[in-house]
Amino acid sequence: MKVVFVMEDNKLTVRAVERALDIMLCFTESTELTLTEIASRVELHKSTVHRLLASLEGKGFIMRDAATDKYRLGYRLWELSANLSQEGDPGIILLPEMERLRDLLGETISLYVQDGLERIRIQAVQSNHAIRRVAPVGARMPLYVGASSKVLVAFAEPAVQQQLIASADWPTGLDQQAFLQQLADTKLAGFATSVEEREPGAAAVSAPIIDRGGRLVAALAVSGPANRLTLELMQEQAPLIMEAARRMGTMLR
Amino acid sequence: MKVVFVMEDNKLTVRAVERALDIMLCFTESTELTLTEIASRVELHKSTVHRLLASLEGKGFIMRDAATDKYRLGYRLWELSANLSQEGDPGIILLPEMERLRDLLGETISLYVQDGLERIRIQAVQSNHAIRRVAPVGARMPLYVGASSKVLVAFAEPAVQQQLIASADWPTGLDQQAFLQQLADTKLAGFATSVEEREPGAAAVSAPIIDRGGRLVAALAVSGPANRLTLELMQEQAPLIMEAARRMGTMLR
DNA sequence: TCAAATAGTTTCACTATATGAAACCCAGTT
DNA sequence: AACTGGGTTTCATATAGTGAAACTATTTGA
Repeated sequence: MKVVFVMEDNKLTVRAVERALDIMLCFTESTELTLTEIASRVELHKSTVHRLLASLEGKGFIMRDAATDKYRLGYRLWELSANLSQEGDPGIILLPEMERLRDLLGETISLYVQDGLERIRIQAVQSNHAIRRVAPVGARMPLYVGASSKVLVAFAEPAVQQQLIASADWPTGLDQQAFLQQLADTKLAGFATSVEEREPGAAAVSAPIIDRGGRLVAALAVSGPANRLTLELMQEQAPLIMEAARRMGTMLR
Repeated sequence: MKVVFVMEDNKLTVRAVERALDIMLCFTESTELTLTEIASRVELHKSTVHRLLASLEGKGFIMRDAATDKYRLGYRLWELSANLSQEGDPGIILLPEMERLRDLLGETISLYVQDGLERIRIQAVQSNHAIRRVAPVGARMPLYVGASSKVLVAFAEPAVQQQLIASADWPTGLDQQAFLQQLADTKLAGFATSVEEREPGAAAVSAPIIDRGGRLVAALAVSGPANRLTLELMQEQAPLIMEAARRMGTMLR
């Protein structure tokens, strides 16, 4: 028997450029960094980073703060991103990010928006598991069950929220009380979970996507079979999902 | 006599990175480009561009349109430019003040910074008039015409100012003299005006925004059609604008 | 006030690595 | 079939990027 390891590094790519881009990506977490900070983050020698930064600075992608002399992102990004924002459709823009999250968690990722007294699934990337939830993009679901519903109502503008709560036709009086309590919990925690609320055997975690203007745009949801997505696991993953949702929010207008 | 040309471009910089960035900058003019289009714009071989694009694409700075397969800017730029405009960024901090000034004067208010031999419009609030100037945020303009250019050069640090004046390629010798005179006037008056300098039918007043450390941060500009913004009116409004700029300066850093 | 540490910059020898020519693939056209 | 016009891969070559180390400049701190 013969075992062959194939070190599949089929990179048709330019190392120096990738390094430079990694440097830029440092600024997704911090707005201001010193050369040595950057060097340690990207794990490169000071002098290398210095040269790369000089190139980035020369083209205006990085600038140095006049006062602190630290490095920060340059004006060229305004120029580019101004040109970039043609289609402002979150369903398109956020797709790559959703795919990344799917690859990370392995479960189906969906995007819901509130429309009237319903929520609409405007985008989804499917889990690769054999057993997975399947719901079509465009599907409409009620606004008083499910993790993403809670998020959509809990983080809605106050006026909208009032209306939603007032005009929903609740199945029974009891459910309403429970739902209101869950709204408060959701707002506090920053995310919501649901286990077999709408569909038997299904569970979901959801977090709000808030744009730069502070407006709720959509609810990001991770959903899967309840035996895989236990309440415990969902709570463990919640920070990760909230962070992903936050980052998605920054990508929107 | 001996004449020696020293082609002193002592660049401590990485060529591959600069080329990659040049590729990105192609997308300030077009939103979608093919590989060969890019190759001809940056004057490099297809294969070289292909490799650079692969690197950019791998890091999400460039993506390919699902339908046309053409190259376009990637979602990473949203992420970055979002982080760019956090606190500390005059474009965000001063926005409310700019809106107030707009409401007061009724004209378009812009914020310009100097970058190399250009000025960049980093923020703007539009006039509500039907007839108004429209220029996108991120637009780059030359540094030797327009009210805000004069302000940016006149109030630049001496060393920077020297360089700017030295390295500008002046259209004619005459213009330079006039410009230098205007710089002196600007410095003295504390503001600058322009009437149909860059665009026919457009006029502007501009005053420097100086932070608490005494550094020039940006030029605040009020612009509109020349028949509404007469020279007389602009001079009348100048003290108001200078005061607004002064107050904005105190808000920074 | 003078060490000592820290941050940034430049130099330099070495070879890893980016480069362009050319070949190649794949769809559409003519 | 030959041809055009996109994209991709291979490959020999020397260019150009690399990290160590030396060198400043600035800050800390004793």
